[in-house]
Amino acid sequence: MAGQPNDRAYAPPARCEMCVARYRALCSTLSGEQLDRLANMGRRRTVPANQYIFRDGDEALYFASILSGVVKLIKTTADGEQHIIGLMYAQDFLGHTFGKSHRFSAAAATEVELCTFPRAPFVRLLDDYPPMERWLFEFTVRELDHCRDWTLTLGRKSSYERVASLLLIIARRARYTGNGPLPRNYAQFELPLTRSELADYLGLTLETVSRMVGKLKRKGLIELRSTREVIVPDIGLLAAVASMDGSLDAEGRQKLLEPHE
Amino acid sequence: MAGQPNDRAYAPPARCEMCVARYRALCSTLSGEQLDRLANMGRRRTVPANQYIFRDGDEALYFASILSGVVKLIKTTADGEQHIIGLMYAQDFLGHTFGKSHRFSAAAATEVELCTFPRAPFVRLLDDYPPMERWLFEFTVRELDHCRDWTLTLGRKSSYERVASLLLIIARRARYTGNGPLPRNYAQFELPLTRSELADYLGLTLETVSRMVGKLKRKGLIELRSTREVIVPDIGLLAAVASMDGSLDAEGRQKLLEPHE
DNA sequence: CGAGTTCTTGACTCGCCTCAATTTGAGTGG
DNA sequence: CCACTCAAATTGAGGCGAGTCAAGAACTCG
Repeated sequence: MAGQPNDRAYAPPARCEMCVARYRALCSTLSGEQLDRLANMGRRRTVPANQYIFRDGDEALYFASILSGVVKLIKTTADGEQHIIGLMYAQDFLGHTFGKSHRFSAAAATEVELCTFPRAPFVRLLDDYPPMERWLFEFTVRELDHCRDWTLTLGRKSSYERVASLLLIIARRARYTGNGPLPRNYAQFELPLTRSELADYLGLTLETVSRMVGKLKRKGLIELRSTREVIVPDIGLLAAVASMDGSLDAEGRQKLLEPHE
Repeated sequence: MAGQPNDRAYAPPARCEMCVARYRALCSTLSGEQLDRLANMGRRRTVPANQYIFRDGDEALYFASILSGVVKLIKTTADGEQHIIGLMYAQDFLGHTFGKSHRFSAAAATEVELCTFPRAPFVRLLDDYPPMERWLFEFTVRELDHCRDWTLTLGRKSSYERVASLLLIIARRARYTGNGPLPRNYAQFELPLTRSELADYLGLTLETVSRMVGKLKRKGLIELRSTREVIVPDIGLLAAVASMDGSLDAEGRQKLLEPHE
């Protein structure tokens, strides 16, 4: 999308039927002729870790489905600070704007595989085929819900709770996106972000994040195989610490009421 | 929607052509037969200030366009604290969820006039008529953009900047929604929120909000005719204080670079 | 193994919260 | 019109949590 010279080469799309995204992503709404149209305009692309996919203010020339990897969404403030506003995983969609230019930057947190679609024919397909637009609309509504939940985290929670909240989100998403079935209530994953990036996501400093990760570790809520490899032995307990999370499920609420510190 | 006994009586819709919302709200996408369908299912309703319109968790039985007044969107945390996640004004739409129940509460900040639509026929019209769905989709995308901008305010700004940011948003919206043309760069409006509500919006305490409003007043960025009546003599200056605001326009950016404190 | 980045830990500072006392303002009844 | 009441807002004193600054440890990658 940004077209840096070091981008990997374009390749024709793998047959959609064999694609990991076929039954969960945008294309799950399509079949027959419509799917052919999308497949014909789609191009696979691999983006190495830490490379920008597009930048805030860039003209929005492409849309993309994420096939694998993790993407950071980044806002840069006037004084040059970075703030991460979201993470995108496999099956998510990038570039849901009606405007001509992007409202934030997207960068690969890990190596990322994308299926990209040029703007004009994609928008035409959207106009012709309401179910696909409906999928995008619902995706956007979910994003909005998550964003509103997140404002609670940033507005009201302590640094300890914030770090727990973010790890919880990443843990759940890792469980959902991961392949193998895991023990119930258990998660193990590689953090796609550095301490500094976690801080940019949470509105904290990297020192505070480091301290709170340490505290979670001391309290036994997480284990670290390395600084990036996290194990959450009991997701419910972590949810209890993240507390008042809105997205707190019945399970978590239960744990919260049980008599342990 | 909530159906409290003290709700005013339902009335048949005023002829749409005379409605303030006709050319800006959802219904601006409609004409002829489709507009008739919407008009026939719509019911006007007046909600007095400080009354709930619907509550978090309620089954979403109605959608609504706001005709006049200001609506607070409120999340209540597990421990009972309130957090305001947004304000809605005339021409905005309430209840854009695909889920069966509301994800937050809505309450009238001022007296509010609504045009309400029962869920089932409204969703049918949405299915039948893509341009209306498109309007809602675009509205949701704008909401998402604003919400993401807001996470920057909550995550990174000082209390002074936050208060300035919120007053700026309210001032701009008041200019946009207000009737008469105002002097360029000038705004005057009645705050729809108490200090305590401003604090719930900003993730601060009411004392801090009060102090920062006082500071803005001392520095001449705002004037107060009463505690609720605000005058912003120069919106650009206020935008400069709110700074790094993302939504900072060219005008504001200009001011930011000029040599005044 | 060495160089650079990332992460951790400690000491100190400061901004916002907490608690508490007034002050202001709107609404009500004498 | 004024006295009374109650909610809303202001102002002040003091404490704590997260930021800042700085040093050192632990990873990563030639």
